[in-house]
Amino acid sequence: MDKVFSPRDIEQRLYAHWEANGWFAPRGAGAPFCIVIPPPNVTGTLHMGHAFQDTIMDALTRYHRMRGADTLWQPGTDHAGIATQMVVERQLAAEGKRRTSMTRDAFIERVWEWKAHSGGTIARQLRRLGASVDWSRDRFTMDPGLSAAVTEVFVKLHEDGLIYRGKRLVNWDPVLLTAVSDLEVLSEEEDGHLWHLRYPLADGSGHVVVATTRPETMLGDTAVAVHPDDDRYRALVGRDIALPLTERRIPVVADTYVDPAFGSGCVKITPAHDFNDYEVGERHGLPKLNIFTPQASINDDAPERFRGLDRFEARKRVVAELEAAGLVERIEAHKLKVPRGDRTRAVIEPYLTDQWYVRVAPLAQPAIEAVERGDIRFVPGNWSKTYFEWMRNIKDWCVSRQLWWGHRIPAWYDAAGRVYVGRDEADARRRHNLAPDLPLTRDPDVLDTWFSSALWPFSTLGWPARTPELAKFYPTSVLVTGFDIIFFWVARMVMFGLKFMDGRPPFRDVYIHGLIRDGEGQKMSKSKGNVIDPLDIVDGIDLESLVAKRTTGLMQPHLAPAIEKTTRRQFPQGIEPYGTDALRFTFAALATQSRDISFDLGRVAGYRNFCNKLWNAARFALLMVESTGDTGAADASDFPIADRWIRSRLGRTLEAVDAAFAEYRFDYAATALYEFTWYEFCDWYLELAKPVLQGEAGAAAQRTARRTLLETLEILLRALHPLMPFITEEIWQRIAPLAGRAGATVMLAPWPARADLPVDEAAEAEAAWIQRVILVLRQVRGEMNIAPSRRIPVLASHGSAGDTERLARHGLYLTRLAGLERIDVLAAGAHPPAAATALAGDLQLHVPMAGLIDAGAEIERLGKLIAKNENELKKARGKLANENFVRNAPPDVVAQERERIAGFERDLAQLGPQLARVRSLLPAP
RNA sequence: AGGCGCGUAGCUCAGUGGUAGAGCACUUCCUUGACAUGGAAGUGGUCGGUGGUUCGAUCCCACUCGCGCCUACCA
Repeated sequence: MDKVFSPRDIEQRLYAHWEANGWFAPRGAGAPFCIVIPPPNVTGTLHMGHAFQDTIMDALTRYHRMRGADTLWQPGTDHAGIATQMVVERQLAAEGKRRTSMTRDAFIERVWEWKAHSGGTIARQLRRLGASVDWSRDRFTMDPGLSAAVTEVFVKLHEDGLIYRGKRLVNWDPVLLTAVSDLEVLSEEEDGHLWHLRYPLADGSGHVVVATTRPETMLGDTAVAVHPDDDRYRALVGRDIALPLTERRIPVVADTYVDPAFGSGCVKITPAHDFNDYEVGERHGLPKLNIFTPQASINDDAPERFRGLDRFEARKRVVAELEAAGLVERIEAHKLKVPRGDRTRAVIEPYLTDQWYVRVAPLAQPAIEAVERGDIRFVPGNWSKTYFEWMRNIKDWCVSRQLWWGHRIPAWYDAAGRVYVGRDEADARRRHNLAPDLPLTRDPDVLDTWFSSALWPFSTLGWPARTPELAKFYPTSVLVTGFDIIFFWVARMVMFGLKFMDGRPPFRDVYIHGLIRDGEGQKMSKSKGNVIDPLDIVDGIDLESLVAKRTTGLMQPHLAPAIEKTTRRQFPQGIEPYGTDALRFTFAALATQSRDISFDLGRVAGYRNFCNKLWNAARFALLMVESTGDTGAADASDFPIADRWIRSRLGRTLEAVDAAFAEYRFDYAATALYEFTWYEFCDWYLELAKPVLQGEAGAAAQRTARRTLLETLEILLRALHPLMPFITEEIWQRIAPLAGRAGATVMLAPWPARADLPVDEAAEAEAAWIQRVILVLRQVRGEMNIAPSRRIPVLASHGSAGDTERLARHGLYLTRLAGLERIDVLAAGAHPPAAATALAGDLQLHVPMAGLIDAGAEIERLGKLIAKNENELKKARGKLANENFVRNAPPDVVAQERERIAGFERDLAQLGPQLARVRSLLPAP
């Protein structure tokens, strides 16, 4: 083995080997365990959030697979209607072409070409992360099977009256020329103006003042509203306004929607261009006058001179004309929330169109109950509140999109505009008894991508066909996802799952993980220029490439210099290659229940070092075995103390890891494994085992030590495998045969059984004594700055019979690990020489000062120790002096406090005289 | 406006009604035959503030300050 672990050499080779052997597929036996991957956008690339999520899913999958479950991690991608169409349209634009100048079929052909060309990126990246998904079952939302599922669901929902078509206000993206859902609109506060306009009464008896942030919409006003109880305007209700710039008269209506305290108390009502005004209009039977084209310029229903103007041009023109007419009372600066499309950033218009809607209230009720009943469990549990909050205020879901790329709505219209829904045109004719020659045209719209995503847990398993996979793996075991798509996706999957799978939810647990942010807590985004490609952490990247990556393809190119500067400051050396295992272990360690996770490259470096530590522990084990060539079995009935101890500790570690996986605490699992590996296995066990392995305790003990070394390392590798698949496999291939474990791969080896490694209290107590003695001696060495290579003599005194016996028994360990020249027991009654003294209970360990220790330093050290003990003693005594404490606290807490006091008193009784002795060595001042 | 969350070591974060923890950073010593991506020792925190409950509060409760997210929004 190389001296340093280099992931680059092994990862891709091992993954290819696993995949070629078909080891990711379900094995057909055992309890089913299934996760469906949240389908990433087929044209996208893997970001840190994906990598985090995939690490968690892979850890769960590998863990349950090793535990013998019949395990399926179902992969796939979604077609991302809007995003993909935009990408391809941009490509066309670069060629000087437009979508609208080609046929729909030709365009869709282009999209498929693009998918074939770049759709594999995500899959390649997933492989690099070690994701053990069953590639043979890879699915895409536009596959024929999944498309059939979409049609089936649409038709059934329509049959049940849960899908309807209606003319409503929708969020309209005037760039994409499609409706988008509420969830795809981001409202952010921006600087704008509030225009206060004078609207004259039709009879010339005065005017009212209305305020607006969008003056151009006044062309579509069909009323002015006041509050019914507002005395100022009561007399105006029912009278007419002469709407400026138009020839129209509009009524004054009374509606409680108006807040009399805001502004003038008069509100212009534009039912076709404002959601609130729409409601007011419905209540008062007002006409809905649409004044915009789909591109949001003024249409032919507005006065002629405004027609064709873009909405923002029209705004200027309207304001100018009103000002000229003296109808602008004032203009004030105003902050307002501007709705923008999450893809285009274009200002979204409420726009009156025909759309398809899912009536969600009847679907939401069972979905709420499923979580209330506990059929579905959110982890952490608090997220159920977010889910309930949204579910209980849910609105109908606009599912039609005016795009070409996506699942086309299975609805046909006759010449009169009557609509017929069916699985295909023939089915539609059959269902509605239409003549074969009746001309029908298909609805041009497609469905929201989330509509197909909502079917994912059962469509990927073969629904509507009743496949064996569906029978076995539905409901799936756990959904792993981020809180940002609880509304978009989780809620909708629950609704559709319950509806179409006989009331059975799509998953048992929903594990919600945090959002990966950069090292400074900022959300990672291309426009901020702070994204990190997870594979750049795996493979490393030089500074120039990183800068180039972050500054090309920006939506706002003017940000490039700032991004470059920050990048150069934060990564002056670029990013080192850390390997997949280190990255994965970092994700696991960061997977706390926190909502935000700041990603710190320093952590990755730390876990890269951890990989190297493990690598070198294995290297040591192999060296030990190779040097003697003897791997034969030893007598397990007589394990020496270090062996018994490490087995016991490993058993406790497995217990902690099992508990951690059961509650989705990957941070606990990572910490338990890290601490065991480094602090117990490497720091203590290997060091204790060294002299034995090197033959200093005889051949039998050597054989036994070798056996424990190989066995515990082999078990540890299995326990680490779900989090660090590559390094564990690479080492396991070499260690397992020596440890007597057969098998082609660690990924199919059984998960280590906790019961094989029972707790050994006696061994742990014995080891604790050894560690304590070594530790206090090292403290003396450390604080006295004694070079590690310097062997020191030690004299022991005041020890119990047990101490003396242990000193004799463990002399080898103590000598090696504390760097001793010799350790002798001082004869009873004899006085130790001038020495620095370490305490281990009653046992005193004297390090003669001659030539080694500076009396002043020892005085300082003792002084600190005494002060610390006195401080704790004082606190503990204070507690016990309080009779309420003694009376009310649990007896074991009181007893523990008494023990602590005894310990402090004992140490102080020893330290005080020792300090006096050392002081007496110094010349009098 | 409503909902949720956060504030613990210089930084990033765990945590518990009973002696405050980790990684990184920092200080000192050490290239000893697994590993300098290493070893040994060490420094560092009135757990945001105030009050309450309790024998005891970093933890539970109330209020408060600061920060963040989500949802709905007044023209």
